[in-house]
Amino acid sequence: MADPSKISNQRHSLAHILAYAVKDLYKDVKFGVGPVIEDGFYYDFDLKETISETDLAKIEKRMNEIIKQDFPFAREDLDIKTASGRTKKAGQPYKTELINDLAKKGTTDTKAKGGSSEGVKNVSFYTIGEFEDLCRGGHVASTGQVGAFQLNKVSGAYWRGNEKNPQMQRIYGVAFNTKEELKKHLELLEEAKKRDHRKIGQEMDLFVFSDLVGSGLPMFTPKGTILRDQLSNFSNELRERYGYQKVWIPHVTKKELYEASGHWSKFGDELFLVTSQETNDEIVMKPMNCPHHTRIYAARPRSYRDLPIRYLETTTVYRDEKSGELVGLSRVRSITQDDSHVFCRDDQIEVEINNLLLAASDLYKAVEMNLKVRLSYRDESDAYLGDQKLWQSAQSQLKKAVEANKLEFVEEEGEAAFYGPKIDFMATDAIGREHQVATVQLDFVMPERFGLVYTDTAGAERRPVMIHCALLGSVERFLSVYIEHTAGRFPIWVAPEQIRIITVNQEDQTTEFASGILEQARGLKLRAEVDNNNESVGKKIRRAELDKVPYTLVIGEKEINSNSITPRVRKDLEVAPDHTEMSVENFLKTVKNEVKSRVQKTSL
RNA sequence: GCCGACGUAGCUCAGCUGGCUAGAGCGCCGCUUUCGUAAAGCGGAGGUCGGGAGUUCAAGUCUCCCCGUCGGCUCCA
Repeated sequence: MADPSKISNQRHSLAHILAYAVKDLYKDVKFGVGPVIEDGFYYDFDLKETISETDLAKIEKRMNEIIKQDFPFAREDLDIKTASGRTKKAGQPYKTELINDLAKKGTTDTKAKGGSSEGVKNVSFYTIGEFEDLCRGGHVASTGQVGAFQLNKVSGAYWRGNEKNPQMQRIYGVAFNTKEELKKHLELLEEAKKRDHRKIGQEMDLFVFSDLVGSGLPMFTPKGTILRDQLSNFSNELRERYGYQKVWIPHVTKKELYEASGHWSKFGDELFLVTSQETNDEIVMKPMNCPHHTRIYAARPRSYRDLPIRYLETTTVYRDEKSGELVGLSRVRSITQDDSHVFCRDDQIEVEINNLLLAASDLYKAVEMNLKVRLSYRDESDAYLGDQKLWQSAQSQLKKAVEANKLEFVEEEGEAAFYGPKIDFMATDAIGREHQVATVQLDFVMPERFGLVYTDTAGAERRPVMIHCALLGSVERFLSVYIEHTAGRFPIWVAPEQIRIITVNQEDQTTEFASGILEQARGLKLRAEVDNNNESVGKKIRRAELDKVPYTLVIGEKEINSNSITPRVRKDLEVAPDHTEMSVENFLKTVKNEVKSRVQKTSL
């Protein structure tokens, strides 16, 4: 087994070698930091010339020369004063700043909490060949021992992650102990590229963008809309089992709604403002749905007998993300949430959470993704609103429900929202990547802000608790994950086109037989198409394969005479390679059942 | 928003250092063919080279502005 710290030492050493190479190749380099990251390392540089991706080969070449010379990593310990004198003299202001921070706070972490840690008295430097760098250590013995690496991208990055600081040039590399591991990693990236939802979305005609509509505002084609509907209908169906009711709200509101909820200042410039030409109202596009939903709750008096009240709505919210952050369907400005809000009593939390966990488990089982959850609790600080006791009780109810559902979970203190504890769901996709999807959040604050009440058994006014939940999270984000998870090979119930009927020739009886099947299929609400193009059968089969249609029926003389078909089944759906001849009626009935029960494999 | 790369037909892309009527494959349309489980043959249409301004005898190619896309901007000696 590989020593886990070895790879980290290798990556860290590579960061030094990268810096050494850059120092050799460019003038006046000011060095930032060069840490180890997942799968590799990076180093930040401040230099006059711009490095672009085409320069990486040159830098790599220099790095390999340094590696070949097998310089030992030599450590030297200096007191703070000597150290900062040395970096100052060397013209390295960033390093000097780091040393000063170490002297004061004992850490360079800009986000480090509290001021309790003491400053350090000594720091260390590491030297390889002609290159010396401030460094805590964690290196291989010499540059020859760094394993396999590849520089893979450059980017701008602000000094210490703060956009007020100068922007530096960051060079990233991936690194592994052996060439084989590196190759495997690069292959995984290759596979991820093939599955990229933007590519598949284009190839399979699922969604489009338009310069005229704007960035981050996807539009869905008929096929893509089927995906949306199948998934969000399923999500809704799972909650309707537990008494959730659909509601509907407009997509705009007066800004007063968010002044009341407290979101006005919080959302800031992410809000889309709308000008009314008829009134003086200041209108905004909704960035969330809960405030609207509280208005429905508050529209009439509620009794303890009415609770829980459960609202459900798949609806789009609008958030003006920073333009550089938009990515395909995973980061958009029109976000459709499969949102729900429960208004309940304190003692009903556990049951409600339990129902949502059951719904989430069912959903992710159907899409074949493994679920993990993270329970986010409050810590001892006073950054949280709401009654302490209520928090304690709610947190233990969350945990009980998670345990009862046998979900794999982690607990994290201090990660809760200021208004309540929450459960985040992580789903693992087919190539092992984790994605944050669903979320369940308790909210003690919004009922307070909006003065929501119900009348209890004694006739007194009581405050309900709100539970926010989205099972898919956002339909767009979920689709981006799901398209990559399936690589576009959707299960039968989701597939935009379920059955492709291919004609062998264009003779009347063939065409009629094919359209007869089409009619029957559509009568059963199955999504079928006929390919009656004047092309070879081979070509039409090929097209059906590329379109990833689950079932293909080839119709010719044989089928017409025997009044039966032998379905061609998409490879990933079949359990056995042999498919038997059957009547059209039987075939369609079976498919109908498979759709209804949302199977993952076919019995055909 | 910032740094970098990029934007040529519906799609994927070629077009070197500015120089004839801007190309290819797939797709689309037409004709021939009537075909049995991953690509039949022939022909045709389709582009104000993302938009605007400028430099030049000449701009897809160079400069500037705008729009859009992509990789990053969280990983802390």
